[in-house]
Amino acid sequence: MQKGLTNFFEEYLARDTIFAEKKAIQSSYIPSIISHRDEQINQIASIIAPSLKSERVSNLFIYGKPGTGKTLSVKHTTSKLLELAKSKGVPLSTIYINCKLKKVADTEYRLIAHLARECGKDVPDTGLPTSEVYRMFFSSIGASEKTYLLILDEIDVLAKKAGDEILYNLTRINEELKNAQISLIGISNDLVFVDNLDPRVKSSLSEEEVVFPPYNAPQIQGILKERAQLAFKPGVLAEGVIEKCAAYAAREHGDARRALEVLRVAGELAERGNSPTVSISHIDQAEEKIEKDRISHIISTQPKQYQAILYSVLQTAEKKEHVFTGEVYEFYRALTAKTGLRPLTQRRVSDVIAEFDMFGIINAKVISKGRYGRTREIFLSPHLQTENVTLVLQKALDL
DNA sequence: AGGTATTCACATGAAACTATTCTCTGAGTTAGG
DNA sequence: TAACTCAGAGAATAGTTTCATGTGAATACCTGT
Repeated sequence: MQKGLTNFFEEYLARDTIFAEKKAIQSSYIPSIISHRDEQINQIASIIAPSLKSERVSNLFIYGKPGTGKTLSVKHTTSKLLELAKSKGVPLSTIYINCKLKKVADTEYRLIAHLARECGKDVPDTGLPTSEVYRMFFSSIGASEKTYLLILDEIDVLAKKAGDEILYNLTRINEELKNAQISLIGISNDLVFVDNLDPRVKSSLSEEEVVFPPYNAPQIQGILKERAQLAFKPGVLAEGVIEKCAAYAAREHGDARRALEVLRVAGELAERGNSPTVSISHIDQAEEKIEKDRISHIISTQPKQYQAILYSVLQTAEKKEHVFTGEVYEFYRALTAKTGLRPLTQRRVSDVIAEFDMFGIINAKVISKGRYGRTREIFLSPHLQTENVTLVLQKALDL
């Protein structure tokens, strides 16, 4: 057995890999040229260029669907700008913050605290009043005569969670500062996000706008080819693989990131299966694997209450194809009585079910049954392998 | 028959509450001078 | 007397509960024919 293991590892080492430069298709990879985004990059560049002369830069709002290269383009443009500023001695800083990251910048306090830390202040995670953190931030930034470009990625998440007051405060920061200047670059996946914004915030935040349209199939093919050329050894990709991958992404509203992920996973699958080439069937498998992994990851990391609720959904929906919230809740109450779990209210359970729907683990839609009320009609997702998940849940809930 | 009113069974929203984690402050305590 | 300790007051936050209000269409109930 152990001998076999050693052999396995040795073989693994000796094995010829199909990857040449694997990191070229990993999501963290930043390509040196960004295809099909010249127009947008030029727009961004011309908008932020005045910062090189220490002039005020208009606030910029960028939006487009996921995987359309927004973040990449902004990072690319600003890093070039920063390089130049450095060499010319222009006092310019960019601060990039992803507002979606939990525990980093998803509330007003944390966002400002993060900014203050970027400016060299030591701010605790909690305990201080928010106004105090603002003060610290101002005091550290206000001293120098510097221009800051503040890039807020996924700004819609922040606004949804913490309200648009923060954004209003941010747009007004300049009025409080004597020397320094701050300009905002907001990036959002949500296309209607701006419309639901407070008009005051809206007008000052989106002084300039840049739209990133989805990639079309040929463009995605182009991108995939470029990356694949770097990532894989020549001749590894079978005929039609790129096309298939691009077609998949086009279906997913032109999400290049997804396409690259599928290609990477397909490559990993091929390699693990000892196949010298990546074939079309690997793509299919990769798609499926990604979805499955996503679901099982979500399920296993959920808290107990969520698991209990999901278990209730599975159990009640098992034979019937669809169930209503009330039935799930009834089962759930019985379950909590049996397991000693503190039962949540129906209100809460309703929200949890809605969340599962968001995750795509189940399909729930609100229907009206006329005289018989209004409720959610819950279907199981076709991706969900009921038996497997049930087992996992049973174990987690020790039933 | 056609039209209006009810009604159900939750959905959805907002506010308030709970528990936890953390800072800051000032009173009390301690140890050394 | 300076340094230290420690409890209490305030904050931020996540996860809920409580209270209030909303809602879409199948039925019940009319109304005039």
